[in-house]
Amino acid sequence: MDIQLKRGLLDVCVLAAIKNEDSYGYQIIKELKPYIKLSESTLYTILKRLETAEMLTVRTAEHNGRLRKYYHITESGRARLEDFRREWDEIMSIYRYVTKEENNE
Amino acid sequence: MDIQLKRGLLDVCVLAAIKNEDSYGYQIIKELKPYIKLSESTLYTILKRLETAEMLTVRTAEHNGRLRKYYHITESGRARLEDFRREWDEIMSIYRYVTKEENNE
DNA sequence: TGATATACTTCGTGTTATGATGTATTACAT
DNA sequence: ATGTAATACATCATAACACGAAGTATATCA
Repeated sequence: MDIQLKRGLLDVCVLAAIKNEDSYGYQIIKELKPYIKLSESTLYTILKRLETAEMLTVRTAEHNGRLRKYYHITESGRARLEDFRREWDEIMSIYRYVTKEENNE
Repeated sequence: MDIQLKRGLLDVCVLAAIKNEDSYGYQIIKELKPYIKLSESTLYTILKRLETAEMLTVRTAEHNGRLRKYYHITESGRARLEDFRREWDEIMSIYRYVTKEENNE
């Protein structure tokens, strides 16, 4: 899949992955695997960015004697998902423009 | 519209703008205005990139005593548009994932 | 005479995805 | 007991990219 197009979808994918219940890095990658591939370095960069943007909060918890960072979506995070939904009309209009057959005008 | 998402669409928009007939910078911006806004600096960067990638060719022609650079799509450029069309299934699957309501599982 | 539209160019900057690399623990097979 | 794969997170350097700002130059119209 085109790298550039991917860029616009990564953030919302990560937010979507935690919108129903808190999750942690490794789990998020596995959850998203069927839809979009992302490496660990990419994910943690995104998580840090989303944290700075206050779209999610972090909590460290112990699991089997090992530390895990659980990510929790905030209201701003949910608002970002809503924006994405709204933006979709624009995207579809662009899609139709790009793929439309030449009209004999 | 989200900058990152835009990135993945700009190249194909520009290619789509010249797919029916050759066009030049200023005209391309006007043509795309209803769908996506892009500045001159952005456009010319994209055009140069697409030329390097051999997705279009350039020809300089005089118009009213002023030089214009006309851009012409190549077979590779058309192939890029076809790829975009094919990628759309993936994009739609991501869209559905991101926007789907939580299922009561 | 001045403003606006047309037309293209260059530069610097900030954002971003990613591979490479590192650290450390758990689980399972040999 | 030893090795290997999976789990889990972190940092760094790099290259790609969009864009505002600024510049050059001509045509058009008030």
